[in-house]
Amino acid sequence: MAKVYFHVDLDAFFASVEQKEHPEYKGKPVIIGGIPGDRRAVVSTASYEARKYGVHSAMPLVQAVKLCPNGIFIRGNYHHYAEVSQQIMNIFHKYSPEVLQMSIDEAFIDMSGTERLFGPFEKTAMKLKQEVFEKTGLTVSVGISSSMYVAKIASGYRKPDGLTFIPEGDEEKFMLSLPLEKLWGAGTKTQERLKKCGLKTIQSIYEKSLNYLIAIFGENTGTFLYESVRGNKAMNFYREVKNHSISAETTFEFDLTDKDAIESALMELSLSVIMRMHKEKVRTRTVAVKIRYEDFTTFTVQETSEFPVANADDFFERCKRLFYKKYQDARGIRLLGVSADNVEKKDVPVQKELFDFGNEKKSKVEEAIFNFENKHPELKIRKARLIKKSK
DNA sequence: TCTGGGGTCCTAGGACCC
DNA sequence: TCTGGGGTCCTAGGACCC
Repeated sequence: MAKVYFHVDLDAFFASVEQKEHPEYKGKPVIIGGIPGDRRAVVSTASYEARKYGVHSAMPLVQAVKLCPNGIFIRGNYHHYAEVSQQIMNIFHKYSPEVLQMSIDEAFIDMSGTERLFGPFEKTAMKLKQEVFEKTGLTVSVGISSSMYVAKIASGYRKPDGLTFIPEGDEEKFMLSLPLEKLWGAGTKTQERLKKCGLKTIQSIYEKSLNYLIAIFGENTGTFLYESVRGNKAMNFYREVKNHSISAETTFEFDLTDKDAIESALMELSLSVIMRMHKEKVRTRTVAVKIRYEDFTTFTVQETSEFPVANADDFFERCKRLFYKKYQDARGIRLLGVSADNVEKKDVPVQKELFDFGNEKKSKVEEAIFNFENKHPELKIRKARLIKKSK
């Protein structure tokens, strides 16, 4: 049975939400990510008006301000964007029970076999676009293909408010018509390597044998290149649910050198991760710390213990130990990060520590705090150290 | 221009075991 | 005394994505 996938992409999502909610921003360059004066912010989303000035995602904010001094700069309300996103995902679910959300602003919809119910796919996609617009005032771009990979690329073919249908059998023709930059999954590094090998177009990759590509780029990337330029790249709709990771990191406005400030930052990051772990009802045995120095060199340290992290104190102590294992004294710290890797559901039984020095009790107290904060988000309970710090 | 924050997946090497 | 082959788990770094 033939498969048909929609890939739906919300156009300049965060900026569009702001423009819709502030009509005075309509038709104006809106830039999400920071406000002038933020030293180390980057652009998260630029409205189409802002893109005309050369502003784009991931660009340092300082540069965006130079290119577009009269732009409307907004730090962004990600919590709110997530709510709007959810509203739109709910609309997708009316078209098919199989919706695979890829991020806050895009999703695949498995539309296989819905033709009898809804009619031709292009018409259905038009209807979906219409419905999203009526309910949220936002536009989306849709790609349709029997290949998820091709659908993903097709949704970016005409933007914003686009609709691109690649009939079955035309995948290869479509891929070959694209510039190399559109090859999703081959980033800056791979693009550079390709160009060094004289492979400057998708067509030129297409002309190489699988063996050649593997010899140059390795098994994985080689096979990826060979399959993707043919539109054969398989992506799995039903991905197995694996243990994931929960992390938090901060880039400081000014480099950190003070031990107290560093430890407070580690504490804050630890709390943020541990609270999210409580929320998800998961635990971890693997803790990692990330340090980025002023010159952007970055190190990570990670440790897997026999026993899961017992509570926030335990988590913080592990982070601190890892930090000092890597820390090069006297270097300014630009970024600190902590993460809980490979988290697993708490309901899976685990070996208990032989001597449980009140860890269980601490953990219970934390959960109580977490539940309290959940009910009263306006009242934040912080560790003494942080309260002292913020005075 | 001077490079966010949240993730996933891959690679290569080492330890350890059978 | 020189040295296999496979598997699993762990660590550090890196590519990539939105």
